[in-house]
Amino acid sequence: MSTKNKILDAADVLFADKGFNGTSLREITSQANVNLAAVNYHFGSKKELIKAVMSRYMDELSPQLESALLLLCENKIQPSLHDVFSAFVEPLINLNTFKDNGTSTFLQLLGRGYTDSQGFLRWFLTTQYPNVFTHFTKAIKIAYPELSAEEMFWRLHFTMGTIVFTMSSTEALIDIAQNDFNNQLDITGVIERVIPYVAAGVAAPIPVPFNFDQ
Amino acid sequence: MSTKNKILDAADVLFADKGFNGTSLREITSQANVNLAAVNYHFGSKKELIKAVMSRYMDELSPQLESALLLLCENKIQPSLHDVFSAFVEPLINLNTFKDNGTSTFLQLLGRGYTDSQGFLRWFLTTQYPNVFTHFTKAIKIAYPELSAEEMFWRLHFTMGTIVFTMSSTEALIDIAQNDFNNQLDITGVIERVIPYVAAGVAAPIPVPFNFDQ
DNA sequence: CGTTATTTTAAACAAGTGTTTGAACTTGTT
DNA sequence: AACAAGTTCAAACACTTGTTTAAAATAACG
Repeated sequence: MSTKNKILDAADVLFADKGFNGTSLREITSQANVNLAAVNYHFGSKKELIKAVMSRYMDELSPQLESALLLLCENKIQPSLHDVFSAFVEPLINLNTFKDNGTSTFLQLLGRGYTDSQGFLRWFLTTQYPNVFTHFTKAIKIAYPELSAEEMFWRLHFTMGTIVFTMSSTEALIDIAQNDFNNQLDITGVIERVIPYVAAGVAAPIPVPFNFDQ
Repeated sequence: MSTKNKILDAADVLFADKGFNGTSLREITSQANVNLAAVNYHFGSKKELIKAVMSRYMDELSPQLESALLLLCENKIQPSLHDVFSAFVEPLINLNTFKDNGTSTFLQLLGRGYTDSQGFLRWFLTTQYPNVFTHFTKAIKIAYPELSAEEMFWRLHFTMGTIVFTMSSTEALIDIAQNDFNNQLDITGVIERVIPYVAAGVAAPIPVPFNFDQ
């Protein structure tokens, strides 16, 4: 296996677990059994390594995601919100065949990207993979046309928060759940549980506008 | 104003903005116009400072939260989920009178506590302020008795994620919303919008297990 | 073979981290 | 006033960080 891939494999697990800021290059390189200087030789900088880690997942994921969402949009029967969110499941689960624990690692990385690094990763994703976002909002609009653009904006943000935040601390929670409820659970189980939640959240009745003294 | 408070005031804003790991003691002390050594003199260590920052908010918040939730539990008529989540609004908004931008700062700190610091803050909060959690889950159980303990555990975590994540990036989002939808909005407006979302999420129908093998 | 490229290596670098020190300065008490 | 306790301060400490360097080892190719 190439040095480059050894670094990527070690980096994404550590990044997912301890965050981008919380993981040093020395941890990564010693875990990968390569020399410290190898990161800067092959990637240029730590920031570029972070991008490379995310790109490796996104390049695998985004085509599947786009086509799954496009399929929903072009379908003759109107999809439900549950359908829209379910469209994410298969592509995400497929990351497990792409790399061991790929699904949960990627989702954790996504969460880290939002909280660490002061938003530069969000910028990177939205500019580098814009189609995922546009297709997604289009599908939601078909599934729930009554929702105003503004209300949708907020609910999608809430949803993003739910997913990202949940996944970034999933491992610890799975342990707790196992202790307290004696229920073996993995990442698919969590995804299965979060979809009804976000679908119901987005589908929530539109709140009656406040009485602005017009 | 005492050195101790000058440090706390500078620390919580910086911690909220850049995370616990992302903020150095030198940033804090220079922002507070005190000597670097003052942190270790007054608080002992950075970790203890983090605890002190959180305690200052929690000591103000938790009594109000507990009594508001207790009131719901002891009420004769069964509260709705919307009622339960609404019980958080007033105590949270009151943090704004406690300190400038207290509400949003505190919620951001909460979010940081979950992602930075590998869960030690979660442990700190649940062991130091357990009543908030027990009263909350009790109220939820009254409002939605059909929900199993395990399902509730997950949905409350999802809710935590929604709130915390939303609030930690609310400032930027309020700007976007204002530009795109020309709608004046503040933290109260966001809270009003998030409550229907989380209430509907928690109230979602109990899912039937997914079959990925098919 | 020999001669370039490419890659790996140990060592050093400059900058930043939390923490400690011991002397200087305030403050409070008698 | 004088002594003690509490507080501030500049400086240093020991350690970690990402990055660079220049020599050594390996690979590629004529």
